[in-house]
Amino acid sequence: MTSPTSHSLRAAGLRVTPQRRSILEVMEATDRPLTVEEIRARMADPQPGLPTIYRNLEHFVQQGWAESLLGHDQAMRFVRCRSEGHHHHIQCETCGRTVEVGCCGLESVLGELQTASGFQINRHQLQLFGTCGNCIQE
Amino acid sequence: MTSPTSHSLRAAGLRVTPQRRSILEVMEATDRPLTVEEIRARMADPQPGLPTIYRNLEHFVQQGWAESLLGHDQAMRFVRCRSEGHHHHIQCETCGRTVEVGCCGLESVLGELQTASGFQINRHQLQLFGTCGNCIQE
DNA sequence: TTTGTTGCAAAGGGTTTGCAGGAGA
DNA sequence: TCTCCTGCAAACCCTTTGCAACAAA
Repeated sequence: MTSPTSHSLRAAGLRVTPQRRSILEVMEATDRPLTVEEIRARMADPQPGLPTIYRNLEHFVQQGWAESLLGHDQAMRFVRCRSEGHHHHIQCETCGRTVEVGCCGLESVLGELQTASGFQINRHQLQLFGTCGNCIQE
Repeated sequence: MTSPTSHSLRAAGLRVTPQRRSILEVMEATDRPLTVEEIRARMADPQPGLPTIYRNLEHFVQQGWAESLLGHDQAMRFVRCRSEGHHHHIQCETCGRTVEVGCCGLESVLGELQTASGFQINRHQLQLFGTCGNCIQE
């Protein structure tokens, strides 16, 4: 997925403001989900208020440019979506780096679970936690 | 998993109080995850304060008798664990009924994802949403 | 009698809302 | 100019904490 630009903002009916560009840049520059506070901390002065960040993230999630994740500490974090369509996240418990992974093979498992439970499965949510390649080496 | 009784409370070093028994009974009587408020609403008068329920649920989760789930509305809900060991939940989006399902087949998917991502996967969390057998018929 | 539990009130923390002033288009 | 957006402050809501009174063992 291409990074949202001024053009995408306008195309989405959103005005181009320094705050918006800055939030998008911060999220673009990292592969780690960030809390709202963390996003603000990475923005240049003058940093916007938290409500501004919350309101914009809401827009970005709506546009499919970002996603909110609830980590194991149950804090809400936001990441840029780098691929289109359904995917999951695997997060390194050591360094926090997060990558997107596809759904490869999950469908057959869902089929089995569907049979076993008698439910028709409509949606699913999978969160993975582990150690990334870099952190394993250390 | 057998339902926690006065005996299990004592075995866990917890005193047997009417409040505890009542919370356990409420959770036992439903297969739908409940918020703390919902648990209280189902308790007979005099209903305990919310802090009491929160504190006891903490104990129950620690004992493996209950689990906390974050629904898609991101509200914290609690369910009785009816089986031991690792499992997932599938919740009916129509009636709220929730059943536990095993991990059947998921391991091989995790293996693939591990290879694809270069991560070593330590933990995972899978939430399933769908329609239960009863609701499909209607 | 001892110590864990409860109830109440208040604190806490993250998120949302309201509204006036400011800035894109 | 016309809206949309931001900043600030306050409101909100859920959850946790502190402490005195109470009750299980």
